[in-house]
Amino acid sequence: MAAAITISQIAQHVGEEVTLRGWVYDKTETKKVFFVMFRDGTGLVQGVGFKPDLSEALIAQLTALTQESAVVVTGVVQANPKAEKSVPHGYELTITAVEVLQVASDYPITPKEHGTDFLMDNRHLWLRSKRQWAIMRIRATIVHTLRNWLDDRGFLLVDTPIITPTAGENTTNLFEIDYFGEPAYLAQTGQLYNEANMMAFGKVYCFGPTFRAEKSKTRRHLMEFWMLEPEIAHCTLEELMDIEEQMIAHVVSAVLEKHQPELAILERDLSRLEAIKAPFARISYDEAVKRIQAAYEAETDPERKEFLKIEWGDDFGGAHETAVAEMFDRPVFVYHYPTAVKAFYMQPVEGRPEVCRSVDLLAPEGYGEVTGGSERIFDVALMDERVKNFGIDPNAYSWYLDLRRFGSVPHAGFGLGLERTVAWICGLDHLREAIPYARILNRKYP
RNA sequence: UCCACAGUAGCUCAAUGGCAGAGCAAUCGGCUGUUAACCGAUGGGUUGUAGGUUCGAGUCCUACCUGUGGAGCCA
Repeated sequence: MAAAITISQIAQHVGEEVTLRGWVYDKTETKKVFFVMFRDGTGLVQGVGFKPDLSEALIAQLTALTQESAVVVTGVVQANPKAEKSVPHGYELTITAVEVLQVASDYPITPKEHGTDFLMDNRHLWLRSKRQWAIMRIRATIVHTLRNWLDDRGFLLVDTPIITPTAGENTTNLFEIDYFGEPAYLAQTGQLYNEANMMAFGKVYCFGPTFRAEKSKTRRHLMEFWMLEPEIAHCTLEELMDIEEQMIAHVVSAVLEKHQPELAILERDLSRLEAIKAPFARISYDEAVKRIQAAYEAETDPERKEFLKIEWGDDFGGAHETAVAEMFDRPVFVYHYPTAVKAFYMQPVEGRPEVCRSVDLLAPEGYGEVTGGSERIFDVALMDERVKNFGIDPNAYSWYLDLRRFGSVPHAGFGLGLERTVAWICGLDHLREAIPYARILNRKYP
């Protein structure tokens, strides 16, 4: 019995007989030759069976193979530069034996094109496709790299709850659940708990799913998305931007280093990723509005011009974000947004309370806001006033206000939307491909 | 919630108000170190649902359902 290996290890076994355990990805049969593309989750390799060399039994087994049949295949590894579709490239397998575990019949996803609705209905099978395989592997590396980067710099992972008694940010976007007869809500953010954890551990982060019941139908929204949220004691907005740009530049370079085959499958423009180096540009909201207004004046298409219309004090729409991001070849920070459009806990700018110490990071190529963060209000009197002015029930937030009563310190933090980061780095045109099972408006199957 | 577009074979799509079609997939045969292979044959339909107009509706009208793209909102 030949040694069982994974396709990812195939380069170390040229000339050897090996066994692979996987599935049939595609098959072409001719009079004399079988070409069977095998996948095993770690890669793809073309198996070749030259009929004059094969036993009748093996010919019968190979003939019976269909797309997605489960197989254990044994063969001799060959280096062949023509094997371009194999991942890694340039290897194929001369088949010597096949054990068929299960023959799949009528697999719905064919090598031809399909529509979005059909693919989403078959998401559990679509994940086996090469493109989805590439995305999920890059997503895993992004998560791994982000967490390692924080762990290596003294951040402690402290988990925050998903079932919460109150809103984190916007009360209209909550998923309400029945908690033994009492209303409870799925978390929109871990941030408020993060602040409690920060006061206990100094530098913390949480990473988990968050939920927004937004009736949004755009390529940039999910009902359930994963968010990484660091929170740091004694951190200024400028230091927060330093952290973000270092972390994100590091993640992009890690993906470039580890995932050339996946990026090739996705046909990602590598030059756009190679440009992502710290430092990133930093412009104020005031300047961003001026730049957008200039873009508005210059725009000749009346439809696009309408979307670019903006006045000081407005929050950015998708077109505004894209317009600003297009002015830079790497992500751009926009800081000091109007206090009125941001959350209640953001620290006002000294001497200019109409703007706050907030910062969003806009990704290039129209991918929009990938992080949002701020310095938090740490003065108890100001926080009390804000809570009152925002119509928030102080009893519900009593524990949060405690954080300003007992050893309050200046601090800052941000949230990074994982799927937007994945979509940007992979060059996806919709967030639904950036998460294994997307929860989008009116869809929760499978 | 609003705007636009769409729904026909397993999939992707055609069809001036006048016989329900093609490619792919499936099945069978041929051919070829193939790469979304190629060639031939066969099977495959309650045209999203309900109503209406008409001699006649996939096509026109009304309502509803579902999906896609976008807006608002947001990461």
